[in-house]
Amino acid sequence: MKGMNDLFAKDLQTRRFVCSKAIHVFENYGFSEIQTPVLEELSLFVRSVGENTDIVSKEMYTLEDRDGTKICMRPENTAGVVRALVENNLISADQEAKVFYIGPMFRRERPQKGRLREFTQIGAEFLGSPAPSADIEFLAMIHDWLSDLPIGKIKLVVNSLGQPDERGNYLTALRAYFEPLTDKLCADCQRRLKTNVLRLLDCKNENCSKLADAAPSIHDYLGEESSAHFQTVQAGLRNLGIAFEISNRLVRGLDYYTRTVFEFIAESGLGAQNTVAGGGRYDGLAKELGGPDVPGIGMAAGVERMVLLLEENGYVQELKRPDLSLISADPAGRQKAFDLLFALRRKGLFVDFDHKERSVKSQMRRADRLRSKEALVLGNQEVESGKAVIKNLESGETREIRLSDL
RNA sequence: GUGGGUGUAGCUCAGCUGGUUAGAGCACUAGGUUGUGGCCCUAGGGGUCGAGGGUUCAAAUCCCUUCACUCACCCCA
Repeated sequence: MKGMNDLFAKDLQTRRFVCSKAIHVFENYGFSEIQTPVLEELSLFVRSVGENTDIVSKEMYTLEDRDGTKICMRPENTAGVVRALVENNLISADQEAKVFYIGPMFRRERPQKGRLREFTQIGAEFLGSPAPSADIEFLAMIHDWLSDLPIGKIKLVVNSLGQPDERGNYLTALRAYFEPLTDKLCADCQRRLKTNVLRLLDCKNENCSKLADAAPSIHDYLGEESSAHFQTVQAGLRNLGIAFEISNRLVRGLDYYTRTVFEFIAESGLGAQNTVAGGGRYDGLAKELGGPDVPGIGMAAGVERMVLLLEENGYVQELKRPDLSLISADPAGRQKAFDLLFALRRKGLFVDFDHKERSVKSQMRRADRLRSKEALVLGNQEVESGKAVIKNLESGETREIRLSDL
């Protein structure tokens, strides 16, 4: 399947490394794991992510269940997690929830570097606190996780999108600004003007970019509370020594975001898709999904992108190597080796055995290729005497042992 | 959905102004005397040259179509 990969030990080891680091940090911050279904009702995403977003309007894998319900493969997981928390009564006005998840997401896009149709996200959701300190804690958690990984320089960019009404006013102002300039905009932006004005702000076209420079800034449309919230978040980050940039052009493609939004961006190694983690506050989402009016903040990180970064930065996860290779020189030794194979494995050792009846030399080569730590050659002599020689394949040293001592 | 690039042994690629049995490095297999790896040496196995069609006396090499992979746009993790 296009954009959906088969993964092997080498890839999976690195993923496991990324995930284990995340789990460790997230749990220290008080988050606990949650898992929700890959399939959800289509309407869930229409209501939360937004009907007119690219994700919902053209990137979802949808199907009809046998009873006629429209369902889909989840394109992201915030909606599903909030739905799960609401349905299980795990959030209320005075009960907070801190959860994280790891799982596959699906979006039908053209694959490219750092973009797949089936990809894995590590995400976290923190519901129940409207306080800017929650934002700070949340950002610090992601920062701590990422800075613990050898993935090169990561830049944190933050912005505030305000409350829905504030953003609404801003969008109106933005449209009013760009509309007279329509014929000066690139074709994409002329379309964006109608569908997604915010996107106009980070168009790569030079002309558009210039025009965008003089466009109104969201920051002038934030109310007192939103503004203060944003300022407090910034001060908190500074206080923690977490470097960040403010960008009034940072836009996120999902409708549910309010106030603080952020992206952690890789400075090199990822090509065009360089956002490694992104997220923001979504104060109205729980209510929108039929739950209590509880604010929240969340984020999602792309595991495959992080794996790419680790590889670019020279990280290589070593495959597991055998503790011992059993090598046979003749039928008697072979039988003994085969017996020992299971006895030793049952003691918890990683032991290798060659099922091809080959020369000792060939078997030794295999042991070397597998990077076995030690090799033990068994034949008539050893079976009869009960003594054998174990060779350390790193140092070349040998030592004599009694077979009964194994 | 749009645009660019690439498709030759398991891997990385050379060959591509058309011409005898398609190559290299690495990997793999077996040997280098009697039961011991890594280095080195020798030999060997392995390829419908992505697929289909066309041009030609002759195509991996030219043309068309198609598929796959890849990068980028859109957008996003």
